[in-house]
Amino acid sequence: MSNLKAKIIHESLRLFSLKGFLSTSMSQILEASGTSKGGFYNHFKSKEELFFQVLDEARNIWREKNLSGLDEIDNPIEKIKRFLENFRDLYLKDAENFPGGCIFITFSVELSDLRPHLSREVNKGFIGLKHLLKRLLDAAKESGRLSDDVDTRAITEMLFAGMLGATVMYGVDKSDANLDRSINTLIDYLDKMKPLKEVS
Amino acid sequence: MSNLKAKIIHESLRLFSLKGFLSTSMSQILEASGTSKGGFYNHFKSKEELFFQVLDEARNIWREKNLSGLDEIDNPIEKIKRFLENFRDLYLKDAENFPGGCIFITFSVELSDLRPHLSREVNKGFIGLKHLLKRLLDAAKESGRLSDDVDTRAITEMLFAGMLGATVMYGVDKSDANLDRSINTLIDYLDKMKPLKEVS
DNA sequence: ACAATAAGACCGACTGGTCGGTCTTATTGT
DNA sequence: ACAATAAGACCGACCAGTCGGTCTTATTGT
Repeated sequence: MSNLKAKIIHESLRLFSLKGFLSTSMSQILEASGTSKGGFYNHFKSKEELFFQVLDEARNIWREKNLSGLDEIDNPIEKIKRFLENFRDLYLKDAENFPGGCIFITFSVELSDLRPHLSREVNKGFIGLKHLLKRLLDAAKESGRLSDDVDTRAITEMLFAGMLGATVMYGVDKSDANLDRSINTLIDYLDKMKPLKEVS
Repeated sequence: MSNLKAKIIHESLRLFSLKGFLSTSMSQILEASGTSKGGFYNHFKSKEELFFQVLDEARNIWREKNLSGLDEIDNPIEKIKRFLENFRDLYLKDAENFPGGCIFITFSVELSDLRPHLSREVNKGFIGLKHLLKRLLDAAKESGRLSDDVDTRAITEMLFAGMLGATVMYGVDKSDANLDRSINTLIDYLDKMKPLKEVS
C-alpha cells in the first residue's frame, strides 16, 4: 500500500470519527491528507470505497486494542472483565485514531436510514461482539463460574447496551469519571452473577 | 400557531429522527410539509431556528410518554420501573413521531463535533434525565428501599448507559425482543439492589 | 353597507457556494 | 522513454437562504 493511500485512510478515520461519513467532505479529506482530487481517485474509485477501507482499518484497531491479552486468560468471566477494561482504557480513550469517539456508533446512527447498505456492514461488527460476549458467558455458565439460573442472552444484551450507552455518553460529556463508573458497575454486576460457591 | 407551522415542525421531527438535522435538506422538509421556501421562511428565520422548535416539540412528547402515570406512584423504585416500562413500550416504539428512533441520540451523535451550540442544548436533556434518576435512587436509599451500601451515582450512570445503549441498538436491529431483554434486565437489576429486609 | 387599505401567508425563480466525481495535463521515478 | 502518480480545472446536482411578487383575509373610513 502506498504511503498516500495509508495517509488518506488514517486521516479519513479521524475525520469520520469526528464528523461522520456524510458530513465529511472530499475537500476536507484531501486537505487533511495533503493531496488532491487526482491523488485520491488514483487510489479509490469513490468515497464509498474509502468508507469500506476505513471501516476495515477501524476494525483492525478495534481488535488490537480490545482483545489485547485476552488469549492469556482462561477463565471466561475474567476474559470479559479484561475486555471491558481494555475497552475503557485502551479503546475509548484512543484519541489518535478516534478523536471524535467510537466510529462504529457514529456510522451506525448516521447511516441506518440513509445508506442502509453501508450501515449493514457496520452492524455486522455489533452482532459479532454480542456473539463473543454470549459465547464467553455460556462458557462461564458451563464451567460453573456463573450461577445456573442466569439468562445469558439477557445478560449479553444488557452488557452490550451498557457498553454502547457508556460510549455514546463518553462522546457527549467526555467525562473519564462517568465512563469509569459505568464500566466498573458492569464489572461489579458480573461478579454478582457468580454462584455462591466459587469454583476456580 | 398556524397550521402550516405546526405541520412543518411535525414533519421535520419525523425527518430529523430518520436522517438527522444536517442530512435533512430544506427541499425534503418543504415537500413533506406541502409548502415552499416562502411559506417556510415566513414562520422560521432559519433552519437552525426550526431545530430549536423541533427540539422543544420532541421534549414535550418525551415527557408526555415517559412520565405518564409517574405522579401516582410514591415508591421511588417503582417510579423508576414504571419509567423504564414507559420508555420501552410508549416512547421507543412511537413510530409516528420518531420513525427513525430517538431523535436526541441522533442529534447528539451527529452534532457534537459539528455544531456544538446545538448539541449542547440536546445534552441538557441527558443531564436532566440523569439527575432525575439520581434523585429517585437517593430517595429510595433514604427510605430504606435500596441497600445502604449501593453507590447511587454508579447505579445512575449504568442505568442511564443501559437505556442509551438499548436505544441505539433498537435503532440498529429494530428488535423488540432484544429491547425488552435489555430493559427488563435493568429492572431486575434494580430489584437485586433492594435490602434483604424489604421495608414497604 | 361597502370600498379602500393594510397585513401577512405563501409562492418559486434565483443567488452564491459546496458537493462528489471526471478528465486533461504536469510531474515524478526508473 | 515510459508508466505511475499527482495536480487542479471543470461538471452537473444540490445546498441554505433571499427576494419580488400574488393572493387571501382582516381592518379601517365613510
